Amino acid sequence: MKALVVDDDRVLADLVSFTLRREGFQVSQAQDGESALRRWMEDQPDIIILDVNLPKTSPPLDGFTICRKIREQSDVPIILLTVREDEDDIVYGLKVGADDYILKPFSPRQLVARVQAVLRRTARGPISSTLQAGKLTLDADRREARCGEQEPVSLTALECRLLEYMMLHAGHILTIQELIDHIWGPGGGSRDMLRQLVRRLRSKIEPDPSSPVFIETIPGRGYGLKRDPGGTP
Amino acid sequence: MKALVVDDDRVLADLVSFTLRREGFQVSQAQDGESALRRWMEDQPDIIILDVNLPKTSPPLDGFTICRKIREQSDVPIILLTVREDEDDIVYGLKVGADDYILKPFSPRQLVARVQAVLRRTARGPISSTLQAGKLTLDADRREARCGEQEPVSLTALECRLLEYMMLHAGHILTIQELIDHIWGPGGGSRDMLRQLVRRLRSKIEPDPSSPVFIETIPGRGYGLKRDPGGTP
DNA sequence: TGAAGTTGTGATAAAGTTGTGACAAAGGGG
DNA sequence: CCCCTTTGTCACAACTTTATCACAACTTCA
Repeated sequence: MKALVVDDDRVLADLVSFTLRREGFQVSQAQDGESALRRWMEDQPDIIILDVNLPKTSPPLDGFTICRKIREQSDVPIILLTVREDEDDIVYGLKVGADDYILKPFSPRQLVARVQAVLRRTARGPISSTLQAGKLTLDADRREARCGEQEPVSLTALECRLLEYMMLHAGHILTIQELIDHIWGPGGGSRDMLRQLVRRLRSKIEPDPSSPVFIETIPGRGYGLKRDPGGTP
Repeated sequence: MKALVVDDDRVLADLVSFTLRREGFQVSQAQDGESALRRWMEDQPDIIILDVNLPKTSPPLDGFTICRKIREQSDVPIILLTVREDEDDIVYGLKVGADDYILKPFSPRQLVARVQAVLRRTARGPISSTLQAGKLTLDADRREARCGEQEPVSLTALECRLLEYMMLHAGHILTIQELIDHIWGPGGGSRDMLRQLVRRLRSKIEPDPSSPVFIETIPGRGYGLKRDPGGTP
């Protein structure tokens, strides 16, 4: 597997390269837009890690432009590196053909997780890895949930597992025992733990956690995600 | 009912098979992708339990691929088995048509619960199951009863069990003992408790609880739901 | 007519659930 | 090694559900 890392920050580029090499990738680097395009054509990488903030060279070639140019000729997976503040960067980046993004700063662990997720996804074709239920969107890979057009909130492993399972069964009630079994496996889990988990999930995704819109309680029975809460956008 | 269990782990496959057989299923097994597809075509199972991690055979046939191939030609319910560690993949499995999934390890109870839930769900479509009797509608899952076009009222566990039982036997008289046994189980319950229960249920669903329209009393014998109260809407 | 039994009703006690907050343990990353 | 996130544990108040009791009205039957 060959990877191309494009970043003008030498330290970051080296860190990314090192991480990917440790995962068995053959890595090449580029510091600016022009050499990035050259490396891409010469090396034919299987995946590209691309920082969107590149130095202004004489012909202005920022990350988005490179991404677009590459995408015009190839379907090679591209992961964008962006800074946390610019939420717009992300939507724009995805629009011009990027497959995924990583917010700086990030951990090596995150990097390999994203890279492998993207490779998995692209290998399987154009199937999105997100679940939908009304206004709720869950990206299980990233463990992020979004409510309508709001900011995505990141979920913990258990929260994600719970929400994913409820979304799969949206409109149906899952009993307390079923949820405990599914989330903690046989022998683990308890009513208390489930109660807390639901509570934490609600506090993250519900507009007003004290009067839930998405997760409904059926006393004595269990919980369920409302079918199509807020209507399909 | 016929079930097909696909898993290369013989021990697990046998455990699953045993559990399902005890539930009255006729079970066939397959250890790899190719034989899975063959068994599927030959046996025409009503449900498939499919491990996603199958051994790499010469034509790579993992669980997802099998699932997709089957789904291209059939709507037979499919439940995926996957290990807790790589549950990231599971969304993909659901996207290619699986109906549900179970994380390994799991308990037999969980397996049975999921299998039956999936069969129930696919049998009746995406809407939760409701009972009808004249103008009365009962959503046992949600424990909600509706009378005509009125607002649904939520029922307690016992109220729901009582109404469900009466609706299943609409038009028939159920003796007091029969009702007590069914609601509280053998040994539990009493005449008084049943009287109170009927009273509370009436106060919730009857337009005028002092002159009941739905639940009739047959003095000395028991209670019954009128066959078609208010006419079929 | 009167006694026995049953039903509907109301009040109230007992038991169980849920949501909540605070805090301890565990585990990973810098 | 310390800090932070995640997860598990506990106790509590508010509330709902269920059980229990008492009593009047009514029916049945001798």
